[in-house]
Amino acid sequence: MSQSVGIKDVARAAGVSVGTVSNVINRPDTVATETRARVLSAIDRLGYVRSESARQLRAGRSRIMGLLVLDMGNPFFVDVARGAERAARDAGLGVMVCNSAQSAGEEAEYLSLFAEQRVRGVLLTPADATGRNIETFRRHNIPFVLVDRVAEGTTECSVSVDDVAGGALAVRHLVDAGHRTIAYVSGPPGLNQVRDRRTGALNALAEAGLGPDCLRELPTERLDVAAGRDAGARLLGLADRPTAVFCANDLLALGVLQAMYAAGITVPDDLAIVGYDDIEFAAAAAVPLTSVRQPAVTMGALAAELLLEETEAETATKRHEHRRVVLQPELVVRRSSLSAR
Amino acid sequence: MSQSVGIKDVARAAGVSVGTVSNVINRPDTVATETRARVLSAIDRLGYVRSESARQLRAGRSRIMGLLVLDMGNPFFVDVARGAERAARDAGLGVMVCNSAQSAGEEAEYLSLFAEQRVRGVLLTPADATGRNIETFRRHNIPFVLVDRVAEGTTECSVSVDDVAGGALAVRHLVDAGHRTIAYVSGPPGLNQVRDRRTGALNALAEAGLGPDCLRELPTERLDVAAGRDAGARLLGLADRPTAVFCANDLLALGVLQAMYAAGITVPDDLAIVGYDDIEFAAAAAVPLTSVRQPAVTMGALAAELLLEETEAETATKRHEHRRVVLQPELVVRRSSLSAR
DNA sequence: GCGCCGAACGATGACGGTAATGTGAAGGCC
DNA sequence: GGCCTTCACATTACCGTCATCGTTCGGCGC
Repeated sequence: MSQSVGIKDVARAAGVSVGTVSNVINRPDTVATETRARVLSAIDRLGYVRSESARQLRAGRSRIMGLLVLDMGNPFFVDVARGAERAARDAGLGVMVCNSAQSAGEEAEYLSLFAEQRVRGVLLTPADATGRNIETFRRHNIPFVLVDRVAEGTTECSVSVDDVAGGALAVRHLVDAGHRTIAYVSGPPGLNQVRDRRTGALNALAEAGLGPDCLRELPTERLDVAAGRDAGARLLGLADRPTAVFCANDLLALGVLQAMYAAGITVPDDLAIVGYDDIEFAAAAAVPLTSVRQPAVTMGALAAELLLEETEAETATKRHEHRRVVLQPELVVRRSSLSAR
Repeated sequence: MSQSVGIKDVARAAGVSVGTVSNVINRPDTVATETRARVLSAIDRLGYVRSESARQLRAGRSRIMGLLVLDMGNPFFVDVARGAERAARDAGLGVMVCNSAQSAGEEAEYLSLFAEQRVRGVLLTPADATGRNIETFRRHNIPFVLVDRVAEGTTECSVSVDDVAGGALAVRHLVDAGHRTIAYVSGPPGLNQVRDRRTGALNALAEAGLGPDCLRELPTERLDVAAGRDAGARLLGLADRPTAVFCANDLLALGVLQAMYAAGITVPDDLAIVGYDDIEFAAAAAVPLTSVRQPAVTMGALAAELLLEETEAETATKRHEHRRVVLQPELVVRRSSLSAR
């Protein structure tokens, strides 16, 4: 049927050449009004849809931008995607969102998918701590922007939030409330965000004259609710139990909260909790969650804009300088950290 | 640079023809061992990556499946996407996830994007109540499977959950608990899910000898937390205030819960709440939420499998019969509906 | 020694669209 | 009238891949 109407079918139906049809689509003002109308009517009649792959093949690159995030189940990344998509669409590009599920293997798989697709560029939050994936990426000359992570070299842009400051915000708040022993439910030790937030936490402790032994780290395999429940259970087993816990993200915090509820521990009186990301559900939690808010939508949009700037600089004459944008987090205090003591 | 190494660059480097390189990639056993090794080494040395667009152009169709959902901010759809992606990947396909944001206009935009990409097929939860988008879709002969919605004709497959049964489960539970006036925070009136869940609710009332006037409908513009907060505020203004509320999804329910908390209304004692979808955050809510669980991952996977079956039937000789799969929901009772009365 | 066969690889023509180049007619200018 | 320009459209050479069809050549049987 209309399975494969090509530009030449349209040309035949309208009694013109393929070039003219192409012109009607891409440069309408170069075609006489009457001819244009005839072509447009043929397009409509035959239900012609141009083939993106053919355009891409000729253009040498696609009109798609890749976005590779750690976990689409995390509303934080959904917000990042939203921001990126908006910025990309403003430039007439699409976004292909993929989920590395925090696995270096899946990450590599998606990156080679992006390479095959000849995407314009990629926004990514690396899951591979070794940096090997990024290396092969650089080798293929595919522009990319790091999201939620600071670029080490000067070969790429990055947009991130100051995680050291964020960790300090959270722990300073807890120290101010009188807590002296604080657990840190940290997530996979390989992640930079996890490390930086700990650094910030230690800084805040040091400010108050407290040593690093006041921070009890509870690493987890993943950054999700189930891992949080698990960490909560481990927390309960600790000798000299901390009176407060700082979680590397809100999903972990919600998991910890569930574990506390199940064990009959009262939040915030028996245990204060601070999360990270301030996802929408943090405010709706069993005990509304104090959290460190990150400008996720802005981060996604900014990253996409940087990428666009870089790819356009390649064609145009204007140059592009790699930048490291660092945004500031903000503490949102709710009930989970306001004990009566 | 390695900007555009094509198959012919590899061929030149390896001292063979392009056809041989193609054979090394696609039918390795037809190439002599030594030649193959030489070609593979050249591929590796040059960093060759085959171009998906060129393959697509030649094959006439892509290796991508489209998925168009109502709201990626809703964990329910994230689960659907997860299921679909797993099934697609098992078949060697990728999934392009797009978010219609419950707008017919955006839906149309994405559908034409899918058409240009020549996707294998599309899984979609229609946002356009008029069905016009689907019509143009059918016209272009693009196979599609409806997700979370029952096919009306016999021209397509669908995978859905019995929303009438789900609505009945929720309201029957509330009626059994003694509630006689129940609000229904329903979402956009155009959505089938919304209508079916109301039908189920009315059925459950009728079973108990209660008339339709016992159900007070509060429509909202969207199916998200903000709309739920808004509906909650309106609920508080109702004369003869209901003692229970059934929400068309969990996001609305969480919004209602926030509004109640802000107004000092106790849940479930002053107002019982039942949500829908049983998203992960329902269990972690301020008051853990009673909800109607839907097998979202299964639904996504099943839909993808049906689509694959259909597209493979087009090429192979085996036929494909359109099916309407209807899954059963399940009530998960938590504290939000267990008043002391 | 001749003919034949199969293995291994080379040459080639689509696929659909784009843009540079080519063509012919109309019209302006000296 | 000859020349040049402009407009409106046609022609055509790619882009990278892959399957088909040739071609070459060594080996085998008779």
